[in-house]
Amino acid sequence: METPKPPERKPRSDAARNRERLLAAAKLVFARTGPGASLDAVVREAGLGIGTLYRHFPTREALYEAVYRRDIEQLVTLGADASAARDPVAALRDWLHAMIDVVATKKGMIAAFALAADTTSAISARSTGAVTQALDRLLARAVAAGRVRSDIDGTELLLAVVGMCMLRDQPGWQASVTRLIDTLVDGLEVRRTGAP
Amino acid sequence: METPKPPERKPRSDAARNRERLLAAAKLVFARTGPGASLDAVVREAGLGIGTLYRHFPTREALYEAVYRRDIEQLVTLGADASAARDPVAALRDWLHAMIDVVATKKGMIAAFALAADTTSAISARSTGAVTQALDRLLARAVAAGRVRSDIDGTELLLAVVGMCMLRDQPGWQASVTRLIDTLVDGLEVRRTGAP
Amino acid sequence: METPKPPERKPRSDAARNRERLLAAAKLVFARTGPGASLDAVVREAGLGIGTLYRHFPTREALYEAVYRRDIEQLVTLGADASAARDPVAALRDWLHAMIDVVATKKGMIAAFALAADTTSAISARSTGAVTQALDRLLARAVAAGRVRSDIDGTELLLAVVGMCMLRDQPGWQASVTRLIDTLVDGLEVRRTGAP
Amino acid sequence: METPKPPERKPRSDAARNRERLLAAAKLVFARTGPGASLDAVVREAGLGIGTLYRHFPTREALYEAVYRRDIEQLVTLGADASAARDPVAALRDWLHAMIDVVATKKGMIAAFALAADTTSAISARSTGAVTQALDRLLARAVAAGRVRSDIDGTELLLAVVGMCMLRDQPGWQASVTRLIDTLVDGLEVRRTGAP
DNA sequence: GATGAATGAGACTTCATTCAT
DNA sequence: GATGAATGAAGTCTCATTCAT
Repeated sequence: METPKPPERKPRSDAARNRERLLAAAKLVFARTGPGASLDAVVREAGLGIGTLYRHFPTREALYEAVYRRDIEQLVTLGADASAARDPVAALRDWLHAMIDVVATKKGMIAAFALAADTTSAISARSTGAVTQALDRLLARAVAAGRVRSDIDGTELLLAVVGMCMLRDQPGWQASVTRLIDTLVDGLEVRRTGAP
Repeated sequence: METPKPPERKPRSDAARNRERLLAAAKLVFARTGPGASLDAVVREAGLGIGTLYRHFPTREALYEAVYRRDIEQLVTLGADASAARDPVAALRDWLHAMIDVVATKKGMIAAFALAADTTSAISARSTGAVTQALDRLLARAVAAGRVRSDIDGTELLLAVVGMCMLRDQPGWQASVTRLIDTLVDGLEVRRTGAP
Repeated sequence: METPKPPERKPRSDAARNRERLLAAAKLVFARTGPGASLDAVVREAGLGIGTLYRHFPTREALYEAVYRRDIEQLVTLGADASAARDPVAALRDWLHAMIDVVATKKGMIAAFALAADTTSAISARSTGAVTQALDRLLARAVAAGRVRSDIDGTELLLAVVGMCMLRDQPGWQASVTRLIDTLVDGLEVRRTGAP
Repeated sequence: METPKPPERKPRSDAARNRERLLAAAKLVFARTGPGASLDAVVREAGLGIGTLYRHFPTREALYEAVYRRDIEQLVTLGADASAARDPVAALRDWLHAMIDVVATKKGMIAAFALAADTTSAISARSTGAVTQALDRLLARAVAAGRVRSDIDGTELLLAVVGMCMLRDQPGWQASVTRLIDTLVDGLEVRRTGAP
């Protein structure tokens, strides 16, 4: 990325390169072993020292966040787009489905979402907080359209999805969670009485 | 090798007493530190040897189950009673509220419910399986009365509650979870169209 | 576990029966897991209490000895017979082969022989000492016939066989040990000079 | 958690020094207690943490090998020298005597030789495998000279020595084993008929 | 900045042995 | 005599985290 050829000099302690290597390694290892994988396994994969990992990511959580930030940003963008174009309830539903899909695909990801759902965490405010905001926006639109109730907020909805996805060990979990979330959205919808 | 505590005599071969001591200690320690507390801390609290713990409870899961079995049985009994006496949807709702209350009170308990929710676990079939059955029964009654949909089963409902309760770190979590579960039950309810 | 039918008198605390049960169980377990098997496994197999095992056989060695005493006695008898009937060197060789066969067949047996080979052990003097004596007798006959050297005694020969058989983990060990023992016997034989 | 020994400072990242300390401690402890000594005893002796031991020597076997590697290398060198200079049978005999002497001196050593004798062990191939090769070389020379039979190989000879030395508890064992090995070598020697 | 050695807590487990009932 | 609960030492191994170089 940066000046590739200093006269040879010490290969320049390229911190950025190491950071990337660590992220790539972590993504791989988390996907393989899940969150809670040994940090040693990550640095082994990256071919770097454990100290370097700690310098870049002082906590395991910081690593989670960095690893999945891009995925989360994509998801958020998706939410924004959907929000603009579709029926508000369908948009909300679709976006929640997308979240479940992401968790199903990226094994370590749930940890990042758990961070996002943790309002206590100082770190959550940063990139992951965007997820909550995206949900809030989707909800707000649906509420404004008089389509869903207003007593559940984005943080809570996130809590629901993340919690259910944490127990993803049994076979068929994705179908179950999807059904549950659909039911939850049904519950959110304002009931239209049939009478004139 | 030699009994280091001459003061309190070798009490008696009273296995039952020790078992109780272990359960009490475990309850305390789990409540203090959460599940995942050191088993060593448990025996230290109980004033017994680690071997004794292993004799009575060969796995951590067996200990969870035993520690919370009574609570779970009470909950199940409560479900049966409620089931007999009340409006089926209200009974279901109340029982889910009771579950949340139990988790709110007993910090380590969620681990026992997680076991119950884990259909993979061999141990779950035993006492904890009763929770699923209780839910199934409550659901069945409501379905039979034409009040709720039939596409969600007890296992899934348990998954929802347990999952949400796993993220109980933030303040106000109980209110949030209760609200979410209420919404979920709303979603389960069959919508009655006003006119033929 | 406790006498289920008090009406028909206590079934007589048949110590002898228990002893037999323990021996049978131990034989089985040693054969399955080798010496060093857990004594608990033995009593589990026997359906008795660990205390009972300790009453009958205060040490693991005592158990070895009792379990294999009969086998050893048979072997000793075999030695006596062979000794009477055959060429002394062939008799010695055959008997050593028989020992190896026994070890090959009965996995836990080597421990009993090790006891026999251990001149230090107080217990060895008893039944297992007979093995040494049998070897001494076979050697003595061959020495008397001027067929083998007199500087190796039965204890040492036993040491050789037992030691080699202790490393019986690699495939083909029996053939190797047999070859080695044959070579050893060759070395014992007095060389006959070619002169008339 | 906190450095409990302020007196001796955090010495240096000198891994080599610690490695040496561990080897020295292990040598001492094995000599005192035999192989199978507690690894904890080793680190206690070395004044280091158990983790450090595991970092340097991931398995007990790796430790054996490292502790005795130098001794084994010396022995192997000795074999090479002897092989070049002397009567092949005498060279073989002397080398076997040297092996017995080494075992007699270093109590834990037999474990390292047992590794060498274990053709199954992956680790044996490394430095300890050299022992087998040395024996093979000595044998080959004697065979080539028409002095010994060719049906016993180095692995088997090693098995014989190691096996016999495993039972080194009785007094006078070294003399017995030496005598046995001498007899074995005698058995290996080709018998020369007296007349042309 | 980078490194990785050091550390020790602690998880989990197995057993031999004792001894109260 | 029989029982088996109790005990705790010991052993295995894994990690997160610190810090000297």
